[in-house]
Amino acid sequence: MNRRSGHESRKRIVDAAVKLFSQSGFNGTTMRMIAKEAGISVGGLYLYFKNKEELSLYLIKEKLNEFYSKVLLPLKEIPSPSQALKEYFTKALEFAKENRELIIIHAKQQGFTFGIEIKKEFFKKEREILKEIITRGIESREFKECEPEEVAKLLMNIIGGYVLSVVVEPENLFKPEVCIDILLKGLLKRSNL
Amino acid sequence: MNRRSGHESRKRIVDAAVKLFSQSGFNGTTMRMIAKEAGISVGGLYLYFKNKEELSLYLIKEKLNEFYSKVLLPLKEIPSPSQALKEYFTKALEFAKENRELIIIHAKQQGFTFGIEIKKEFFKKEREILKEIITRGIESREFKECEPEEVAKLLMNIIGGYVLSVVVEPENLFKPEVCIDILLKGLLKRSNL
Amino acid sequence: MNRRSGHESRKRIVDAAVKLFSQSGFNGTTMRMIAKEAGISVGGLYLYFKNKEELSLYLIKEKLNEFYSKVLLPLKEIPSPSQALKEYFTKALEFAKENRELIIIHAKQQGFTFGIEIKKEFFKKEREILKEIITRGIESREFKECEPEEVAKLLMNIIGGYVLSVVVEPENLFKPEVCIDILLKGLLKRSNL
Amino acid sequence: MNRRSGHESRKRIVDAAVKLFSQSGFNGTTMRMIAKEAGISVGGLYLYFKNKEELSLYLIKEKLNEFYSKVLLPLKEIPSPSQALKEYFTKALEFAKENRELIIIHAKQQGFTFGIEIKKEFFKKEREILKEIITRGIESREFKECEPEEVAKLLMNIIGGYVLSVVVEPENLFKPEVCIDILLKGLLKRSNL
DNA sequence: TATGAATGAGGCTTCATTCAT
DNA sequence: TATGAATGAAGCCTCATTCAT
Repeated sequence: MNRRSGHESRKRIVDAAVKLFSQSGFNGTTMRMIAKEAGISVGGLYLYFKNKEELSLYLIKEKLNEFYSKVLLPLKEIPSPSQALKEYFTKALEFAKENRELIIIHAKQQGFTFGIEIKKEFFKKEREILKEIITRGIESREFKECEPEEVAKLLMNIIGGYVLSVVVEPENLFKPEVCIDILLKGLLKRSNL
Repeated sequence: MNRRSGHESRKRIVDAAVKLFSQSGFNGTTMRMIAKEAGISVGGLYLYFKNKEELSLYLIKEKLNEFYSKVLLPLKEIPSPSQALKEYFTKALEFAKENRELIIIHAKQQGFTFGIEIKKEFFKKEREILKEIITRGIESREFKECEPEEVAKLLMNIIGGYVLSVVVEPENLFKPEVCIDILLKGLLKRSNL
Repeated sequence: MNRRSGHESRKRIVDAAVKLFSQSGFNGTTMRMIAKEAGISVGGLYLYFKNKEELSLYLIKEKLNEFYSKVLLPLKEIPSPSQALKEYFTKALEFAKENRELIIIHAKQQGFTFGIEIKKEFFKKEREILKEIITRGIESREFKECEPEEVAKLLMNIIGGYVLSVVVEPENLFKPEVCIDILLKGLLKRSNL
Repeated sequence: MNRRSGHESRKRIVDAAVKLFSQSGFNGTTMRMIAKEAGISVGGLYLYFKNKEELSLYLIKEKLNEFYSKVLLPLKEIPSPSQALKEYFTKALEFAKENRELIIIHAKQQGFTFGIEIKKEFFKKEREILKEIITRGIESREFKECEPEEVAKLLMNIIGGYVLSVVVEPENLFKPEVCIDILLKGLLKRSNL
């Protein structure tokens, strides 16, 4: 019998699951496969995760939280709205690129639809943060008059598009600078050009 | 025994499959469910489609072709580049909204990744068409200097983001006009503003 | 609609069935395959044969009858017992070699066990004929004293072995002359050597 | 849940399979039937055998090996060629009679044709052993001049015929002594008679 | 005599989960 | 905390046979 700390075992399972889910999708990955990859018995899996679904959900939640604390939260500290948006794009796209495996898991898990409640909540917070930045930009006359809510949505959709391309067609990934440039030059007031 | 024309039966199957796949995903839909919904026997399904995968692939191909002939091809007839882009966005986003069910099928079928060969080919053609429009715009000095390839990618990613939102969070869908406005005001040369 | 004489259609079906059954066995051959090979509709098959089993049975009966009339019956006309046995072996083995396809059908159809009633009846007749030849040989002092029944069985078993080899391992087929030679030299009285 | 040793379970499956396959043939036996007879769950079957075919193949291989070590190998230890042949027939026919069930499995499994590669290899070894015995017999002048290869084939075909009768018509089984007698009296040189 | 779409029972196989050890 | 044999429901697919035309 293999003796390991609980923490160690848990990590092994998570790593194995990330690898396999992203390779073969949720349905294409069996619990036996995960157990084998993690070097743990099938039964052992169930000591750490109630079932397969819960394991998958855990992976998703974990990544969402990381994104929130690494990308979104720091945005609040940036005084310049345009600077904040640049930062948002740079960081978010980079994050997507670096976490390809996990994004694929999101994708293959019911087409990004798994854990939808959690995700919606998350998106709402993201939207709020962006809205606030844009509103600040309008107030400071950096940005032209526009509907902050709509623009926030657009920005998030662009990130979404990027995420989708990461999964489906990496060759179609655009350069962040190009995106930011086009977006900003349109958002900035004529007098600022 | 129920006598129907082959065409009729095929259509029933396709309709049932669209409905069920979008509701419950590929794995969540059983052949028995499809047969029942289509009012056909299980064996009958296999008279028209070799297997479940082929049926799903058919739905996807069919929609891709429709998009190509309804949205992309007509773009070539529009002389004004900016007008063409407007048209592209309007039509593409509308198409996405109207075909929610089928998009969900794409999504749930291996996270947009099923039938990837066909899709990549399709995206390539789409990118070419957009690139051509942008190049024309640059040449006619309507658009500012930029990398047509990169911009084409960005545009497609935005559509992609919209498509993703259709699946994941319809509340996050942006207004096409806002998008076009921001995009164009940035693309157009300063002197055109 | 294809108009053919009933006889013609029946023959086509039989030929197709022989070919396919010997190639793929009874279970490996579907009615659709037979229909296609025969150039007839699936439904058409059932106009000539009640079901798949009956079709297979027909093939078997037909060949058994042919063997009886071509090989066994003529034996009765041969006055010399040893000559009759030679003839039996020569003809029977030749027949087996020439009808490989059909023998394979017998084999694959429940391991020679299909249509067992008919076959047993047939074997009984064959045994009787052989027994009679041997008895005659003993009476005429050509053959040494022996149990005709047992010897008849042995002879038939040798043919059976040959038949089996036709199916399983054609390289293992023995030369008829060798067989006859060994058998006869043993059966003949010492004084005849 | 029923706890058994792996060995125990495997044996139960094999025994059940032998019984059912010989009763109902390969296609006539379902995995559910085997599971039930073995007192094991359907899924359990697949813990020990990859699939139905593999299970059947196992039974065949196993018996072939047993025959080799119990019947063929000991032949090499017998100095007298005629004694060796007697032994071969006695043992082989006895073996066939005792393993009726398994022979029927061979028969019903594609008409003795399943696992053909393995079988051919086996037959080759058998033929070699017999050929060697006969050659020895010729050299020691016990047997008359003849082609050892052909005679070996004949002998094997006789066993084959017996095997076939075991399956098809047990009433047609000959007495081993009769067979040996006829065969040997012919093989032995006149001077030995 | 001929067609072939339709039927549906039933086979093989997979796999998440359990539980005795 | 760990094991892995065992479970059994459920999925995909096949195919002999029928019957309206």
